[in-house]
Amino acid sequence: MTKTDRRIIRTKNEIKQAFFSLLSEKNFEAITVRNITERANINRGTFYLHYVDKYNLLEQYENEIFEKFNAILDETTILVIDINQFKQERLPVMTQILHVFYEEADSLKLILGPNGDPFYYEKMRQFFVRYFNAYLGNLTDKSKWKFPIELTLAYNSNAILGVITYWLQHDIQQSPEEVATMLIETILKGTLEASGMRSIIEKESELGR
Amino acid sequence: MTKTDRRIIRTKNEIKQAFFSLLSEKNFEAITVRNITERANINRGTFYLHYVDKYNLLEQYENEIFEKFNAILDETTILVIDINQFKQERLPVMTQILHVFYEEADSLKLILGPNGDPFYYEKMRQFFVRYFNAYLGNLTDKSKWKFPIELTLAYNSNAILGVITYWLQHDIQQSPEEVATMLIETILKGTLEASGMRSIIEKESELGR
DNA sequence: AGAAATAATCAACACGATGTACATTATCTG
DNA sequence: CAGATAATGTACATCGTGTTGATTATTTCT
Repeated sequence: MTKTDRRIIRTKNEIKQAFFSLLSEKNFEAITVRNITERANINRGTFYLHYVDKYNLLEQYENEIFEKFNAILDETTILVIDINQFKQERLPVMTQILHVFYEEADSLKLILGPNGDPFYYEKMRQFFVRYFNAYLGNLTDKSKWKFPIELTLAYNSNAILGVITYWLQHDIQQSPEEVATMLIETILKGTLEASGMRSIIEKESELGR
Repeated sequence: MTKTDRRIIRTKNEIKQAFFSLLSEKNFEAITVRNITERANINRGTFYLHYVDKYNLLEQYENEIFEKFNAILDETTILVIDINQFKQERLPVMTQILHVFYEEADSLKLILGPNGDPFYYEKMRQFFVRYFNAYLGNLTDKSKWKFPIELTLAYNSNAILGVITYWLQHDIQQSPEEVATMLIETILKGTLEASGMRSIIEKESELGR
């Protein structure tokens, strides 16, 4: 209804193009409204017809994307009550999440990168804390943990988001499914066992002495 | 020799104080040279007598601190050739590293936080990649890994730095030794086993059916 | 203690970005 | 085609930057 005018659609597209093109070259804070409008070939005043400032511009894209992630968790019922179901229950959700990252790769690799928005990184990290915490709550009594649960959540959420960000930014040739598998396996078993190295290393150690 | 003049020392101290005080309140990019000099009660021109701009100011502190970390790895000889030595060899180094973080907590919690410098976060992450990679190289043939080694490095470096940043920022009541232990154990065994939950969960699962 | 060195201050400047306003032109919708 | 509205162009006050040159204050060294 309200957003049918073609001029608006065109202008907003030009701005988006110009903005992400600039974000791939320099820091968000170093980008000026002037920069954006010059590259988009529109009048500077026009920018302010659509956005309050450059922060508002970024925010709109961020929220748009974040909705997609929340939708996944909202739809997901937590069924895990057994450690053996852990993987089969969790892998599909992680795969779904990875697919959204893949779809939005062009924007997300920039927003989550060092030239992007650190607060969005933190927001996404909290998303994984939520994802992780929900399962753990069903599995066991948190008070029995050897280490503070907060640190474990920080450990895993940063690991997951770190891998995903790296994957996006370096165009690693792995499908969303493969990355999801790697993450779930490593969370569950730890780096050495998940990668299949533990047994190999142990064999080498035995031979060595 | 060159830096004995008391006026310089005093001025630089005032600037440092004011700067980190501001960094605890708002984003680095939002901080202006004006802000800093007003809070430090010095003339704005004086700032430019000592620093090129605010980036140069931050850079000086960053390099100062980073030297300390590099010194640790440079002094460390890698002796690990056996998986069983893994923990006893690595824990002391990690503990040393954690102590530096602890000493510089006031600055680092801000620089590594969302209001700080994302590039420094990345630089510190690379430091942990170096730390991690060095050991792995001695342990095994990387080509046999089930997942791309890059992703494993991203996983672990982000996990480690994420936990440390969280620890600093939330004033968690754990000593450097305790955090170092948590990190090494989790890297080695994975979250569930390291926290002592695997056996408990498995017992619960058996009872449940 | 006094002279020379130099750090800090003050005022001024050009430059560039911001956000707003208003009159005008161009384009779209029904 | 006519009315609505998006986009343009121009102007303006405000603020931060980085630099300059003259002046004052403090420190160092003999």
